[in-house]
Parts: sequence; C-alpha cells; structure tokens
Amino acid sequence: MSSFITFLNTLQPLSAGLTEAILASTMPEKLPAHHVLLRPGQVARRVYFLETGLVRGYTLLHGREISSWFMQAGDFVISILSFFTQQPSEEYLELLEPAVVHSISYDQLQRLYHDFPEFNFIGRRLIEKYYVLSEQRAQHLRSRTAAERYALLVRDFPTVFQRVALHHIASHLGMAPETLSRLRNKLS
Amino acid sequence: MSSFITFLNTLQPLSAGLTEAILASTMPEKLPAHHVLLRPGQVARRVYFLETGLVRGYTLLHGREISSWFMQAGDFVISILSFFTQQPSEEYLELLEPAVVHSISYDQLQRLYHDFPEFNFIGRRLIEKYYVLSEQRAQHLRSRTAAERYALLVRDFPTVFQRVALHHIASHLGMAPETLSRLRNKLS
DNA sequence: GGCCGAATATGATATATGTCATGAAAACAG
DNA sequence: CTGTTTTCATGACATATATCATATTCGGCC
Repeated sequence: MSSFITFLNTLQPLSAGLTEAILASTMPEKLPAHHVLLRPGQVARRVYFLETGLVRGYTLLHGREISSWFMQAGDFVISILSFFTQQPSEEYLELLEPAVVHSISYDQLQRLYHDFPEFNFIGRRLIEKYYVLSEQRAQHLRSRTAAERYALLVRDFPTVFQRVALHHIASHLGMAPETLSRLRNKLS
Repeated sequence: MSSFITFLNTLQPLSAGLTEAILASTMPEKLPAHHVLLRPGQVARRVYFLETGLVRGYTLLHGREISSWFMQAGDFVISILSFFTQQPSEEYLELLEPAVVHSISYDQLQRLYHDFPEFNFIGRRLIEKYYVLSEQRAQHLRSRTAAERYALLVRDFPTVFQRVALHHIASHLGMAPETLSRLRNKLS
C-alpha cells in the first residue's frame, strides 16, 4: 500500500471508497536532486507528499535566495500562497535531495473534498498542522538579533542542520552566511 | 440573524440544523477597548468573530511588545499556536477598540465538526484564508530593509494605517518607532 | 474646552550585522 | 584519483538602524 495512504490513515481511518479514490488520483514518482517542483510565475497545480527526500521553499529577493522553509520525508509540500489562491507563485520549490513523491492536482483534490465530505476533516487537520509550523517560523523571524533567531532554530528545529547547507539556513534566519558562520564559531 | 451566520452563509449555505447548532453555541458580547482576550500562559479556549472592533496580536520580547497582526470587523480571531495545539499561549490578544464579538469554545467547535461533517468544509476554507494572510505577512518580514517592509505593508495592507498607532505598526514591521517616523517623513 | 499623558518627530551617537576580499576545506564530476 | 567548483571560515571596513535625549503634537477624559 502506498506510504502516504498509511500516513493519512493515522489521521483518520479512510473508507474503502476514499482510499480507492485517492489511489486513483495519485502516483509515486522518483525525482532527482535539484529538480524544481514550482517556479515563480507558475500556478501551483499539485500538492506533494514526500515519501523520501528534502525540499526547500525559497524566493529570489534582489538576486538573493531567501529560504522560507525545509520539508522532509512524511511532509506535505505546497506553495501555500499559490496553491490556495491558484494565483502565480513568487516562490521556488526545489529538491535538495533525490525524492520519492506522491502528488495530487488541485482539481482532483477539490473533487475528493466534494465527493467525500469526511476528507475535509483530514484536510483541515493537515492545514492546521502546517499553519502552526508556519506561525512558529514567523514568530522566530520576529526576534531581533541574529543570535536569538539561531538559538530558536536550534531549539525548535534542530534536525534541519543535519542535511541543509549552512548558507541556506543563514538566509532562512535572515542573516548573511558570514554572520551565521561567526555565530556558530563563537558558540562552540 | 446573527451577523456572522450571514457571513458563514456566504462561504457555503448552512443547513437549518447547523445554523441552529451554531446559534446555540455562540452569543454576542460587547467588550470595551483594551480588553484582553488572551494572555501568555492561558490556553486559547475560544475563537472570536469580530462584528465590529479591532484586535491586535502581540508578544512580549525583552519587555517590548511585538505586534504580529491586526484583525478588524468581519475577521475571525484566534491565537493560532495556542488554539490549534491547545497549549499555553505566548501571545496576547487585545482589543484596540471597543468591539462586538461572537465566540465559540474549542470543544463546541469540535462538536460541530463532528456532528456536521460539511462544517469541516467551511472550517477548512477559513483556515486556508488566514493561513494565506499569515504567509503573506511572514514573506513581508523576510525583506531585509525597513523601507522595503514598509512599502510592502502600504501596498498589501494599506487600511491598517487608518486605525492602528504607528508604534504598533513599527513593531509589526520589525523596526523602532523612530525609524518608521523617519521613513514616513522622508517619503512624504 | 482645556489639561495631561501618550504618541510622534527629530537630532546625535553607538552598534550589530552586512559587504567585500581572501584562503582553506569539502563536495563533486569526469 | 585529480582537478574544479562550491561551501565555509576569517578579517577589515561600511552602513542601516537602534538607542538615547528632547521637543512637539495629538487625543482621551474630566
């Protein structure tokens, strides 16, 4: 059985019909590192479930990449702004590692919501989960000093350091890579 | 009929039973300016609909108030982190103006979701809407210069300037009130 | 309507962090 | 392997913005 069906079942047991409809709408896909799932100007048409791999969301600001978030195996990945509004994205979604993903289109998802009202329960719970994570990241950004923002990331999302390059983390923390390098040196 | 029943109906027509259940779970309430809906340490037990008024979400950081957002008539107001996780809040929700609010408890809301599956559709849509707004604010925060963050707020949320004190806006933009004052002076 | 505390404006100075430059180390490709 | 590119580290310097101080204006309230 598909890994993400298993995952959805842990949120709420799926009826046979719903399980079948989900399987019919999705397919696993193996993608190489550096593959780009979405780029500015495109409308986000699909939501991705990561069975394995690592994805980064980022925007270009004055020619610089600003990383907004990192998602790993077991996570759902979308551009929130573009997918929910179905307007052109301003962000990139890029694989940092090779990945196995399952994806479903916006239209197919709306059909599932319509045909299986109980699926709205799952959708709602998942959106709540990622909304909470997003708010937590936003709250971190509001710390004024670089050292504080770094400390909060270490405290709340320590695993990110295991696989993400430091210059990506620096941009995520709103500081220059040099500043992060010096911070880490001083703290060790 | 209650103003927010009217509002919910525009999202999705409500059945008579659901309408009745919602009305039975909520009650309008008139609150004075400066009333605090939630403070750090408390678990957010209720979600509020603002019929009139203005609410600010903020946290204390090193003795300073950092305003996260402002909500006005027609908006739903909660502490995302505390309400969705039912953990103690780290933020304040405070009325900046007298308000008429309708509120419902976490438990009553879960009951509605359970008893009226179609209500999950409305809940999902509402959460999506505020998630999008939250992401937009977070994206603004990632601009590096004070002038840029100010320009984005003017572009995307110009109405906030009509009713919110500038020092609150300054903290929302991650800058000292003096910096905002100078910025505005230079631009006019 | 006039008083008083709060909000905003403006100037002088301090400082965290960005920028630019260079070198070392690590990751990667052929 | 070995060369090449990318990443990270470290130093010197520049600068945006915070901080502190004071003046001015605004707005709520008796």
